[in-house]
Amino acid sequence: MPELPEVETTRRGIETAVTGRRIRQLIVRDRRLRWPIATNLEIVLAGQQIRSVGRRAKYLLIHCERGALILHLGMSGSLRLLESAVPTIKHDHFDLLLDSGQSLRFNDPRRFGSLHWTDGDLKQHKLLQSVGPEPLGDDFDGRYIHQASRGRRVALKNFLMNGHVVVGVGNIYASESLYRAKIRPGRRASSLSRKESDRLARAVKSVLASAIRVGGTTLRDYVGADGKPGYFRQKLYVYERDRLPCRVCRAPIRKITQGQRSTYYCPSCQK
DNA sequence: ATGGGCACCTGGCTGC
DNA sequence: TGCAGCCAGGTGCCCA
Repeated sequence: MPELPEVETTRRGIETAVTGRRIRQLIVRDRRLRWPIATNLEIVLAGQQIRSVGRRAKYLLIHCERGALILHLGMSGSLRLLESAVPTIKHDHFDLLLDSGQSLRFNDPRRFGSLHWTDGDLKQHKLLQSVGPEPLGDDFDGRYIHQASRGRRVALKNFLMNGHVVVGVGNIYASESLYRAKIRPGRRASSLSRKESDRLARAVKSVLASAIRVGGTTLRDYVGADGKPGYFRQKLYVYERDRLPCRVCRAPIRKITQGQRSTYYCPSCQK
C-alpha cells in the first residue's frame, strides 16, 4: 500500500492530536502482524508520553519518553485517529488509547504491517540501519543516483524500488517517476547518463511531493488519519493505465512485469 | 556485493 | 452461485 506519500500523509494527520498526549493503554486484538507484536508492549507503553511523530523511509516513528514505536503500514495498512468509543471493524488489530479520549487505530487486512518498540538508538535498529537516503532530502540528487547506479545491471525500476538505494519509492511512484523523467523502466541502471540521473532525481522528488500535497494515492485500502482517501490516483500518468492513451502523446500505455510486479510506461515518451 | 525469487496474508475481481 | 485463479501501495530472507 502505502508508499512514502501515504505514510507522510498519515504522519501529518496524527501529529497534532498525538504530540504531548499520554498513552493510556495499548489494546491489541491480533498480535499476528508481519512479526508478532511483543507480548510485553502493553506494559511498556502504559502511561508514556508521546513526544513527537517522525518518519524514516516508510516507517512511522512515534517517539515516547523512554523509546520509540516503529510502525509499518505494509501493503494494506492504515492508521486512523478516532474517538475511542467508535466500534471496531474487521482487521482493526490494535488501538493506542490516548488520555484525550481518542485512539490511534490500526487496520490492516493483509497483516503485512508491523509494530516494534525500541529504547535504543533508532539508527541502530535492525529495520532502519541499512536504509538508503530519503528521496526528498538534499543528499538524494542526480549526482547520487549516477554514482549509485555505476556497474548495476538491474533494471531501473527495480533499482528505484531498492530501499538500499533510496527509500519510499514503491511500485506506483517508481513507474510514475520514470515516466516523468522520460526514461524506460527496463533499462539497466548502469545505462543512466549523468543528465538522465538529474532528470530522474527531480522526477522522483516532484512526484512524491505532489502526491503528498493531495494526501497520497488510494487504490483500495488506504485512508489517511481522518479516514479520507488520497487523491493522487487522478493524477497518475501511467500506473494502472494499461492500453489507455498516454496523457501526453496518446500512444497506448504498456504494462510489463518486472520482479513479479507490474510496471507501466509509455513506449513513445520514454526512451 | 548483486540479483532474482519466495514468502507472508486477505479480499476483490474475472471467467468458467 | 460457486469456485479456481490471478492480482494487489512491501520487504526480509534465502539462494546462486
